[in-house]
Amino acid sequence: MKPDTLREFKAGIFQALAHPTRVAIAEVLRDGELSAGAIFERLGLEQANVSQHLAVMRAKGVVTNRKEGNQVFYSLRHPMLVDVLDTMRRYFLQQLTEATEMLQAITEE
Amino acid sequence: MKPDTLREFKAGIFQALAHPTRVAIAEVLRDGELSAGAIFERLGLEQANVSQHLAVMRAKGVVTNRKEGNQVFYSLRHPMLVDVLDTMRRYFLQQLTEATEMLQAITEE
DNA sequence: GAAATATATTCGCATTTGCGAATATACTAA
DNA sequence: TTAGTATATTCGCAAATGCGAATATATTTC
Repeated sequence: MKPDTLREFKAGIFQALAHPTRVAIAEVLRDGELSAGAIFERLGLEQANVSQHLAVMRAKGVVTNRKEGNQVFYSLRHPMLVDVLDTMRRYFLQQLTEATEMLQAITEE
Repeated sequence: MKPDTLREFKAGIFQALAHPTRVAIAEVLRDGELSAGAIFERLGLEQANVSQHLAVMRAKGVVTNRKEGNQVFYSLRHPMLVDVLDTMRRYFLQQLTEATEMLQAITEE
């Protein structure tokens, strides 16, 4: 295996998620597949815009799509991404809590 | 908390790692801080190039830097990133293994 | 086949990114 | 104070990205 292969895989995934809208798409897909329409309705964004972001995610391989009749259903290809997002959420909230407590301790003096 | 705050936090971190070189920098820092010079030597890249990537990571807050005399030492600000990278590595290798086994099963028929 | 629906692609344009080359800044040593 | 070393910033430029508007492509329904 070329030494950079794994790094490129990781960087590709990070790039696929390197935009708030695409993070939002990934989060909305965490519990299973959704149609493109359902996604952009939930996010309240332009249809074309969401479709472009989905194209980026497709290109990087982080989502799969399945065509059914009139519509296209998307889902996360790598379930581990749910874990990654959760890890980040927990960490973020923990940092927030610590910061809040520290602030409280200081202002209570 | 504004509902998008967490998403922007996540997207910012992903963006900070959305390049193979920056993933490489993060990996090289997983066991502790290193000077800028040590980083670009290990990676075998241009000094200016690494410095620019470090600037991106600094701007997104994924690394901290400490100045000591002549040099600047960098470290990961969020230890959870090590977990994230490990999760991705395990997943990648597992996928590889499965693909290999499937290929083997097919060619053995 | 014509209208309607769901999704994707293209276009024009402004912004951002990445690179190497060159230059700047800060610290150390002589 | 002059060199040398370590790191950062700027420059010029090509490529990539993000957006809304417009257009295209399937698919369904009538």
